[in-house]
Amino acid sequence: MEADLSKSSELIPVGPLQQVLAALADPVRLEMVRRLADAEDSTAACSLLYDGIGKSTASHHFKTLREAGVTQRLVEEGQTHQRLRTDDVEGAYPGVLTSILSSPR
Amino acid sequence: MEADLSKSSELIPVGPLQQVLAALADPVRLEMVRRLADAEDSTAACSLLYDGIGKSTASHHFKTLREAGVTQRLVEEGQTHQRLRTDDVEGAYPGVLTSILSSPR
DNA sequence: CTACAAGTTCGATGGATATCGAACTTATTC
DNA sequence: GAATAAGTTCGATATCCATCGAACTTGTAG
Repeated sequence: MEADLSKSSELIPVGPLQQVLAALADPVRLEMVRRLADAEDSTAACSLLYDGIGKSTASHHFKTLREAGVTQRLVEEGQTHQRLRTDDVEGAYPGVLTSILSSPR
Repeated sequence: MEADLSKSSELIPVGPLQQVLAALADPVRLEMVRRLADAEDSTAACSLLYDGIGKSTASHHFKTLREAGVTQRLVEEGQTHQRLRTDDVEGAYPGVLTSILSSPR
């Protein structure tokens, strides 16, 4: 049975553990993930997820997180949002993301 | 009460989560940590912990792991060994190391 | 004491990547 | 439709770091 791709929601699989760890090892990206985890529905507009860097740099980090399968891009009401794929990452590597997020800052 | 430093065992504290994640995000180092976890007493001679790289490179990775507080160097019977500081890392960031180690390779 | 083995340290090098600014895309608003 | 706002893409740059080889240290064996 084929997946219905007509919605173009294209959710990529969570990457190798190595890639997930590398994605989370950067301070800017870990902060983004932490803010997402604190947000309603683990979803937030891009601009709320970073400070002190240019938006092109932020966009680069979003891409890195997405390619690792840690986040997903979605458009709601014309605005681009990022969503933390908590369940998918948990499914692939149980405890990894949640233990990191519950660690002291 | 002062700690007794006369034994020169100098155990540094586990580093910031960022540093621990960065240490584990490298494929060579993660493999080293996995082999340590599988070893008796979580301890092994350096040469058993890597393949396919020069020993100077390996030494560099050992240093990175040690400075993150993930491993400890000890000398047993004249041979240098690395020991995984499982309990210390668990104490600092509960679940992080163990969930990574129990993740599929 | 000499030779060898195991690790470390030191420079040097190449590749990866974090960062920026500018140009482009796409919506929304006036 | 022009103007603004939010993100992305693209080049360019600079820094970080994984890797190597060579020299050094230390301990063991002969």
